[in-house]
Amino acid sequence: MIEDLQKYYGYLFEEALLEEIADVAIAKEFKANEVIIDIGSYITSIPLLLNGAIKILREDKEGDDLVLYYIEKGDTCAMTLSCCMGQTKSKIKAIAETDVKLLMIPKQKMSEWLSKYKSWQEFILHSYHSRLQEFIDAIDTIAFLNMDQRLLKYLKDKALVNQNETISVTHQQIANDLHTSRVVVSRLLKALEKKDKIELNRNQIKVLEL
DNA sequence: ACATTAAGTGATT
DNA sequence: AATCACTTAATGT
Repeated sequence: MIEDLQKYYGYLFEEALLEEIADVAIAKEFKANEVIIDIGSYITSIPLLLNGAIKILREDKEGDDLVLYYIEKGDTCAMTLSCCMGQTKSKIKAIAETDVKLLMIPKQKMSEWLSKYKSWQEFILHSYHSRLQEFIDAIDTIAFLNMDQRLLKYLKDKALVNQNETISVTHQQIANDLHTSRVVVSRLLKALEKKDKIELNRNQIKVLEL
């Protein structure tokens, strides 16, 4: 575990902090598509991603999902941070996009380190900043972009977090993530294929422009 | 060969 | 952009 820490966070944190993390953190692993955090659950520790990617979704009362953004290695979850501080229930759902390895930090430690380690404080602030930025992007995408642009962005994001230009999904799954219908997805994908942006196969989409 | 699941398409709202 | 109804294609048993 300490090796992984060195590898992904060694350049960010000083030795003493790395040791403390190694001391209190609980290593966890999730398989792709496992639910990591569900809506309404209380958060008592915050995650540090070691590898893999997590998708963050919002869910309506009918159980329909909408993908907001992805978290990758070296990231933490700002939503979780704010939940920890405010003692509130999670407003979002987190699902493992790929197989994921992460460390859970008890929240007491997380606030203790804020005053103890400059690097930790910077990490948390920076994380807040970039998450907020992504949040604005996500709103822009949903509010101002046409569905076809949204779809293309979704495909690109997915290809990026999976580190593979070929992604394995059905049109139905995409429709669920974007909160639209399968027929619409099929049509837009067809259109994108005609523009040579992607290649289509059953259960597979290859993104040509990354 | 048959059933099931994924994808494509025209028409309608 | 959503929904319906239907077709076609790919895949599993």
